[in-house]
Amino acid sequence: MIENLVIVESPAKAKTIEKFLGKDFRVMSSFGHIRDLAKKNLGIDIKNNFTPDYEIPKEKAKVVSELRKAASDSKNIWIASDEDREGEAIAWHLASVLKLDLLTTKRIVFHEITKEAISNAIENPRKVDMNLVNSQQARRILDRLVGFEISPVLWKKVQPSLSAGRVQSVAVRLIVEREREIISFESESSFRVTAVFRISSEENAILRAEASKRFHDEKEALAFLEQCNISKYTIGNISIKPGTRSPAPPFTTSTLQQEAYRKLGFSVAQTMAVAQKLYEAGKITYMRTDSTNLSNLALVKAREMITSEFGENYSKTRQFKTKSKGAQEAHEAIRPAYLDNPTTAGSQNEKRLYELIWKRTVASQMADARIEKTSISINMNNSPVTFQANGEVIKFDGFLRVYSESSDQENTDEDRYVIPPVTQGMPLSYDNITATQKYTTPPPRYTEASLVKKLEELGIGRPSTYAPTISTIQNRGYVSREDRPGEKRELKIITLLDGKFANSTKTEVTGKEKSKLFPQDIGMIVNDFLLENFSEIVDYHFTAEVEEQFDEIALGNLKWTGMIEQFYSPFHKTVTNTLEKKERKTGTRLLGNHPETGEPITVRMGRFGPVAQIGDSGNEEKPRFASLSKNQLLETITLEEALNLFRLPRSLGEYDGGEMVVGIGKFGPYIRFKSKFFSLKKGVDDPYTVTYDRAIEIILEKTESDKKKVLKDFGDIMLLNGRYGPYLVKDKQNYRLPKGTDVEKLTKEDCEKIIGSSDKPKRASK
DNA sequence: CAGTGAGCGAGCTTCCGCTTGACTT
Repeated sequence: MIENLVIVESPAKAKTIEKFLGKDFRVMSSFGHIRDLAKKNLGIDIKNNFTPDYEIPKEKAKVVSELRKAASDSKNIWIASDEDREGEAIAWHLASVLKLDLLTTKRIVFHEITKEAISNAIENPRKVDMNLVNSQQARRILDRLVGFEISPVLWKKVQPSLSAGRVQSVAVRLIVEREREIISFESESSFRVTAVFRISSEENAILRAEASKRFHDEKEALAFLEQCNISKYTIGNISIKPGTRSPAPPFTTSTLQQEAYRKLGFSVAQTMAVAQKLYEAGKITYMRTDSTNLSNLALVKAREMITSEFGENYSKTRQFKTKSKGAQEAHEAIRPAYLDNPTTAGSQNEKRLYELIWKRTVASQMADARIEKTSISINMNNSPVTFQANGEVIKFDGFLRVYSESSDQENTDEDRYVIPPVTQGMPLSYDNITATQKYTTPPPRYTEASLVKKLEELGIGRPSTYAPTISTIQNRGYVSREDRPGEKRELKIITLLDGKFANSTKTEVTGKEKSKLFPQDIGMIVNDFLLENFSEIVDYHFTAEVEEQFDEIALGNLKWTGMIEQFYSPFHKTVTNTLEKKERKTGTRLLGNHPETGEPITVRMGRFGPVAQIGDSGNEEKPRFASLSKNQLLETITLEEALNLFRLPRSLGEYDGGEMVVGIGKFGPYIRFKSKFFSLKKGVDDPYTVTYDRAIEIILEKTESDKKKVLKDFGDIMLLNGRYGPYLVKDKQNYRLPKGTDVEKLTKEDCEKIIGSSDKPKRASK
């Protein structure tokens, strides 16, 4: 029997701590929460003062029984769940489930996993803090009430299987509102004038500068250039200002997700999966944290390492204050477990993420960079407009030697360069001056990472939920992560060179998007429905306001049942009222009338997605339907675009005893021929104009390439050559060949055996 | 893979936050 049992949340943490504590201690993990509100029904007895009905989820039964057994074998039990609201609740649930006395149960906490911190914690146990536990219960119950009362309203009034919640609904709202800003954005253009000046005294010295004013149109720009042509230029004010730049704080979950996206192109989920691997291998500290705090040990190590590697002047020990709203700081910042290792073994992605974490951590403990900003104005003798030249010189690189944070904005400015030495009053002449048309751009769409950043700023969601929330809103179909090719746009350019004016154009691509979050019709409809009926819940401040009350509960100033009651009674009234009085919401829009028949053309959310409709259902003539294509929104589709949808599917005529029909399906334009599908070539063929002859060509091409794909044809079973090598197909199910199968000698009987022995689980249909 | 848009009704869906595997591709 081991006398002491310590229970922590994470198994990786358990392993580390066990090493520190020695053989008198057994350390086990609860794997997070072990109890939750009942899965079925509401799990809350509202009439009985919101009494929660807790149960142990199926997947936790094993952990709990092991903990029970260990607990009954131990003399002392130490509950070392995290030091935050959720951790305290875990401690309380553990105590209840393990039948421990709350008055004597030893609750311990540590913020960093070092021998000192742990021994210190063991020597200073406290009791479970019931106020903190109650604030967690209030949080849990509020979220359940909101989610489980509003979601069914959506099933009735919008569509089945939808969901709403305190966090996800605000995330969707952000994306929908941003899209509407983009839709209503009107781009304006102006002309920006840049110049290259020569300093007469020095052969090769040039000065790049930009005019202090932008010009509305081409005419104004040209008029200004004409003035420029005959102007005399002199150097005006010169200002040289020293400045510093400081490193960013060490990573939290949110900032790690942002930087991994910007620098490595990782999705939020991918970042977390890779970080989890590094954590389990003991290479980094815990990856779900809102704290920028580093342990003292890490600070000392960093100082040593930086001093020996870069010199003492590069070291500056810093402790960062966590500024994110609602931070609970149960963990350290994300940092390498051993700062001595700038790199690590593992997969390519593990290496890259580790190095990013290492650089960020080390840079955070390095000296400021010192820079010198030079700003020079150049005066004209015939215009009040001035030209400004800005330059920047790094005098001491400091932390920049290791790492600098990326920004969400694209870099449009020219490379920084060193400004030549000039003095006030010095005459200049222009080498060339260019007026370039510039368009204003709408606010950017959210990426997964920038959405996490925004949610964190609003104090909505927690490090452990950012990635799952983003998955949820995509799984529900509210938003989707997509690329868009963008459109070409011509920019006018006027150049002044040697007293001559020249016009030219340059094309730029606008609206190109990569991995951005786009709202879908159903997301916009649900969002509008929630805003109309549950504006309080989707208010950007709702979480912050309830958090204040949770804090009061945690301090013992407020009773959790009272707080929930205050929230629930008006909320529930709204729910009932909405169910009784509000109409179904379908997002219907009348686009106009059919140019020939005069029938109304509408679009709305149908049973199978967004649909356009010609005619009413009440009339003798049956209405006709056509699905909207991808990238079209109910909100923005035009009458013309809707009418276009009805031009497909269209018949191209007979060929070889079958009809060829062109249409657009889920996966793009296709030709259906003898109940087989042939995709049109992207960027080459257009379903509206594709010809009879071209269709035959496409069909023959595909048939030819399919022949190569079939290695053996046994009738109902086929052996095909796929991306990953040969595989079997029967009844539209694919089967893998066992390793070492001799494809040449494979008979039909062999194939049946393989298929029979494969225990393919039934795939859940979406 | 690529269609579907009549209506009824049974039975299901759903939240947020802690933790990892257990899955398939």
